[in-house]
Amino acid sequence: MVEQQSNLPTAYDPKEAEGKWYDYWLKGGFFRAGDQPDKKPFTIVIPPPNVTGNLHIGHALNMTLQDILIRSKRMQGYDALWLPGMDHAGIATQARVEARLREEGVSRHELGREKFLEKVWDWKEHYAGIIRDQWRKMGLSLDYSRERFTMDEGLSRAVREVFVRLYKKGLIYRGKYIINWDPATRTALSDIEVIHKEVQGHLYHMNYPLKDGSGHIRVATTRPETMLGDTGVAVHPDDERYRDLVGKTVILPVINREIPIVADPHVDPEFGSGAVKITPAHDPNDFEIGLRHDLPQILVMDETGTMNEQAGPYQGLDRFECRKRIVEDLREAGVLTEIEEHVHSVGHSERSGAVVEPYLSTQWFVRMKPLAEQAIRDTRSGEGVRFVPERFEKIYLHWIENIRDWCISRQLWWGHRIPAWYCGDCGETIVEMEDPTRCPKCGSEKLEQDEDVLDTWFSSGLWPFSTLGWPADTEDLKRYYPTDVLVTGYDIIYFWVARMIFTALEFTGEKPFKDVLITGLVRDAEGRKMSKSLGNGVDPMDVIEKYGADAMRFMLSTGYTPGNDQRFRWERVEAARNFANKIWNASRFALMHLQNVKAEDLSLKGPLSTADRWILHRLNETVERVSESLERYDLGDAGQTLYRFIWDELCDWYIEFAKLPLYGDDESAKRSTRSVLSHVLDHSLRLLHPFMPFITEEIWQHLPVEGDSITVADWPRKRPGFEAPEAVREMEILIETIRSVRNIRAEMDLSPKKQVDLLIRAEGETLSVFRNNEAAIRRLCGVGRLQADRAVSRPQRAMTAVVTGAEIFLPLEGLIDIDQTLARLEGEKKKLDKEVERVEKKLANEGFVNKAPAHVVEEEREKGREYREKREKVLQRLKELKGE
RNA sequence: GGACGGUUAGCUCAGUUGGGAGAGCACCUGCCUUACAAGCAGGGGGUCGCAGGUUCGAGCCCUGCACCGUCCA
Repeated sequence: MVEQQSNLPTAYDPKEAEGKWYDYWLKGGFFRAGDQPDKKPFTIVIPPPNVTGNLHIGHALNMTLQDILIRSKRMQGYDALWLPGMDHAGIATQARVEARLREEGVSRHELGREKFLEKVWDWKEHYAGIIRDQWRKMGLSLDYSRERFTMDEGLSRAVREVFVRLYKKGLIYRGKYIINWDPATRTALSDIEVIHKEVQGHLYHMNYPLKDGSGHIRVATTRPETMLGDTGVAVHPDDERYRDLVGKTVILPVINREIPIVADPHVDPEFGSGAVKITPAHDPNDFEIGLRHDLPQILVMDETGTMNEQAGPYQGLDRFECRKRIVEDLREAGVLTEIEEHVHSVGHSERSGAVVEPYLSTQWFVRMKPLAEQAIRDTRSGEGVRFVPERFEKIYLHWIENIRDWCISRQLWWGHRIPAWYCGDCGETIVEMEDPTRCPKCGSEKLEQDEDVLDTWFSSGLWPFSTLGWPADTEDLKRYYPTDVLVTGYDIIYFWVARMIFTALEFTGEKPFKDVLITGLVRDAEGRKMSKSLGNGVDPMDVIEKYGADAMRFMLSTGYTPGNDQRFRWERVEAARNFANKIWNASRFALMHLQNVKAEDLSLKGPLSTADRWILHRLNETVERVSESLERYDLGDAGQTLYRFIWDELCDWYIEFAKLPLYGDDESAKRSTRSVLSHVLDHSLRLLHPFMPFITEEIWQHLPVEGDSITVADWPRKRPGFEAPEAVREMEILIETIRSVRNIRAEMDLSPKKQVDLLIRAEGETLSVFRNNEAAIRRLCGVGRLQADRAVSRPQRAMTAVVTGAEIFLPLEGLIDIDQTLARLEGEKKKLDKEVERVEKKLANEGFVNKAPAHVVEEEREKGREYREKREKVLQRLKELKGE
């Protein structure tokens, strides 16, 4: 036997392989869609990451899943387009750049709008480069020729088009309402950008004196500082207690404002005293009540959360400082009578974390109800976007059924500037596709554009079609829209998914995607959310650096169940790295035996061994299962199926069986084994490629196969010719036998080097299985002499075991341990007794026999036969051993 | 308060129309066997949260409860 030295190193080096293939793929244009118009398109648009900074492990999960889907579709013959891009992320990016400027001692206001935006663009370019580099390191098959940015010219045109059309349709309006104000970033927020947290606070009870001196009325509040803006007190119209007070006047303490007591059905008589103070400029409910009763609206804070001139003596104080002071003062004055512990929900800014202030302000809004109607109808009739897993559809539906208007203006500079102009002379508002130069109403040229920008999600909401060229009727839009699947986290179903669906239905008349695959969070090993403040985040680049991109991808995707959170554990990355190494070494073995072998030297036509037919059959089943799992987005199952097939079956059994012919002299057997090995490895690599693109390409390039790259190799198909259920049964017998012998050897503490003899008693077809695989059995359990026959006589002193259809004996003269053997057989007997009992009980049950499907009953009968037969043999052995 | 998810081996998690409980890691034993010690071979380990119900049969379906978590108000 000539020992061939492989030129591949013994351990897989991800850095080596991952360094070279990405450029090769890009140069080859394998990721560019649209080259073959006859193919069916399959499209995914990336959820655009924010250009605020680096990608985190959640991005890595999300991107890996998309890459697996798109790569498998590409191999399956689709014209696969995965369109990359990034989001300008208004608040987040602006905040980051402002923070940087602060370090330099400059504010954005000192810099001015134009200069500041230049800085942000610089920042964007910088981080876009970093993100692209991270995509490359992860091996993502993105079509960079179609990369987009939410503030591109094309996408900005789409934003303008949508704004103008919605405005003309009356679905966008400007008005003065209570909005959520973030005093830290000094901008309005939409409802969903506010996170409600339960906070231990206080309920302050105050007595407001009646003007006529006849007493007072008691009100309660959690925000006493807002009393400075009170313009009324409200009670429920049916509340007996206050019937006589309605219409009277109260003197607001501290500032001595005279305010009326009004009756409004919105007041909850059960809460507190049943009388509530009304602050129309600082509370959404009070705002509504205020409108109904024509109460003045008085803002008592400025946009930083500092008390303003309306706050009288408290002017200039921060809102929380003001609260402390006012509580003290009111207590001294005897107005504040009681402070109660009170847990209540307080809104915080999703971005800055600051306590959000309900704030009266003029903003732009989208009327959502009319936009949501079609989406609601679609979902109810089953025509809507399909959520995977389904349960998220309910969450989505509940939200769109209860949707409220969307505040879209932001007091920022970074973003799409609102395309509205105001006439300085007549006050006309102008919203048109082209920038106006004069007022269409009065002809004035004193026009000023709105200072504000749009909520970032306004532009992201157009992403699936704006990236493909909309509103222009482009070839890409026609070909790739609607897209096939969106992969995103459950945390942005409202923010993003729902809005994309609305706008798509409104402007393209179609769903933007057929399916939405929902991912969970990647948590830390303890199950905590990863966060900057905890410092428990995992940088995907660190993972790649330590274990390679393939290992990270495999770990993330096989640990994945749609919609569920998963924990990041380094041990799992290590396991994935070990798997890569396993494949690497199996391939080294294969390549050793395929040196100087060309594709035409291989053939699966020749006579095949049991192991050959078995592994081809199992490959068939693996192809089927992996394909099906991918089809239903069960990527975790697909990955695990491959793991088990490659490691347990290909490596542990097939390769071990294959060594015999490969190291032997039979040229024909060698050739067929090589062919099978090459075929199975080739096709395993193809199935695995979407998960582990780098290592599979690296190995595939060494195999005697046709094609430029595994990225565009054909996806394996199930082949009827490979079906060999009889080979599966044969292998089961062989494996069981080999395991039994190994088990005896291990129990007897036999050195692996020590060769023993093996006798097998079997008959009929089972006997032929042993006869046909004698050499393999000998090799795999360290057997010297093997005798398989119908009439094997039991040696005097032997270890014995019973397998399906056969009895095996290991004559171990001098080594035999009767007690151990007895114990083993007794154990075996116990197990079989239990099984037999279970089966018989089942079969004795008339209900089962009559009602269970026939094949289930038959299977059960067959099991019973096998167990009884086996038990018979075990009992026989026991009798013989005891009889000695 | 409403809705949803989770509870399966020591740990982290799979378990696809209900039909003999699985994986990885960890653990124990023996091996540097000519692809791989990032490995090989063998082994131990679970009242499937609790209580009922449906069914011939329940980890899986139904009801209730407990604990953990998420979303919404």
